[in-house]
Amino acid sequence: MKLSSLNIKKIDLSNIDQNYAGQDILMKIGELYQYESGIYGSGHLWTKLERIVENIIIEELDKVGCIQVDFPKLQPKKVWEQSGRWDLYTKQNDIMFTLNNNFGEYGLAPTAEECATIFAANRLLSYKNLPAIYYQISEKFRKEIRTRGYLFRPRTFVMMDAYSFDKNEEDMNKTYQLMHHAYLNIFKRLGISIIPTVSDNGTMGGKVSEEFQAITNLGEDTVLYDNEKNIGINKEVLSFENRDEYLKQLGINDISCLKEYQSVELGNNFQLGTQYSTSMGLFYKDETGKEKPYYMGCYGIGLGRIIATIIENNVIKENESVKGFSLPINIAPYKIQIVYKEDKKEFAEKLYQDLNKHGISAIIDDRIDYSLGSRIKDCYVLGTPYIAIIGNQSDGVMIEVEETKTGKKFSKTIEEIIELVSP
RNA sequence: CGGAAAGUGGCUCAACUUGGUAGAGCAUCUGGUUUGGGACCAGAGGGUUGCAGGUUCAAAUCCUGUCUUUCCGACCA
Repeated sequence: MKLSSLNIKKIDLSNIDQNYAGQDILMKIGELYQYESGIYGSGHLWTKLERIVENIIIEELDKVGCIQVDFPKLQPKKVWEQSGRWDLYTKQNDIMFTLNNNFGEYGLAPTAEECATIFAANRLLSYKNLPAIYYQISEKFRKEIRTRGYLFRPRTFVMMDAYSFDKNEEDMNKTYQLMHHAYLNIFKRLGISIIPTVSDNGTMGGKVSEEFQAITNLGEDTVLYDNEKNIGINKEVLSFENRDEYLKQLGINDISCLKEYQSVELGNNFQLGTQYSTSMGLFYKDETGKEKPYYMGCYGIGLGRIIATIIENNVIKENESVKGFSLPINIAPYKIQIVYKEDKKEFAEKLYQDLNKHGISAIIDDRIDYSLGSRIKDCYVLGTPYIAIIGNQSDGVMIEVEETKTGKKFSKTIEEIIELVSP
């Protein structure tokens, strides 16, 4: 990509939001735009990141046999009435945006259990069709009472939501475990330290659920983690009435060996049981031709939160002041940014072409009237992991490469650069 | 929804206490000198001070209302 086409704004890093520096940088350079509280437009970098994160999620879910589909964002009222949740979502909890016009009444999808169950029941007619897991990656809409932290808690956001259908509780449990491990693989590939925790309604109604909490110093939640036993709990569990019994169930006898972490919830999985199947009157036929309810699970991952977490966890500072951020090489939309002095333009363009030929996405800073120094500074606000600096010292063979995360510099040939940034 | 703070050119802020022609830095545009860690000189454009009402000869400034944004809390498949 030619940097001139991105039209980023020049910014002053001395006034950056210290709590959410990475996202504030993107706002200030124009790569994120807030229309109103909780409603954002994303620029090129964010959108590219979304596709990359999305692909990792798709690959890992496909590996365990999930099927990607797409459910409507504009959901008819009757669909929600079929499960009896219309009033719950529009009155008691008032979380769903609604539309009412001469076509009828609708809700903007905050989630999709109803649509998924209807979709599934139309084709999973027999026990022979089970199990099945359908997932989608799409925008969700929620009337968050209080938005927070830019893309950490907005009112519209992109989420992966999956819905599983099984014959019985035992199979549902297996599917749940399958998804648990798929999630761990996803977060591992994203380079995010994750703690699976049992969440608050794990004790209620016989339901099982877990949260996937990412360790970050700007989280909304506090988790307690037992390193040895590899068990995590949300700190809110400690305020439960039945906490002792609850902790005992998990095998936690001594709270003092739990370490406390600030975290943000990136994923949330639930065993739903037969709740939706029964309430909506949608069944499959078993071996004897009898109608049986589906045992369901639902699984969510917030993509915006993942991206925000990666960006904020990779903010780089110099002498306590924010310098920018540096994305992990396997996540970065652009692996290396080429900056050059005007009289070395030819060599810089050759490097850019060579990288392109090898399928390596690079940025070339082709803007005119920028000093080499200011061009280098802009690499940090775009999160590019490496900078290729072609200046006075350039001899046309060796290229000075800087790792933005550490500031370390190397001298490399084009071939070595290709190897360095290749996955 | 309870509590708190803030709204002044694109951005960060000043002027408000004590009412009297709305300023600076950055950014943008033009010309010139620059170009290895966010350069310099000269010039230019850009604001009905969130909105509405009130007090006053006169309101960014005082009063009332309202809207918006942010933060804390509550809430959160």
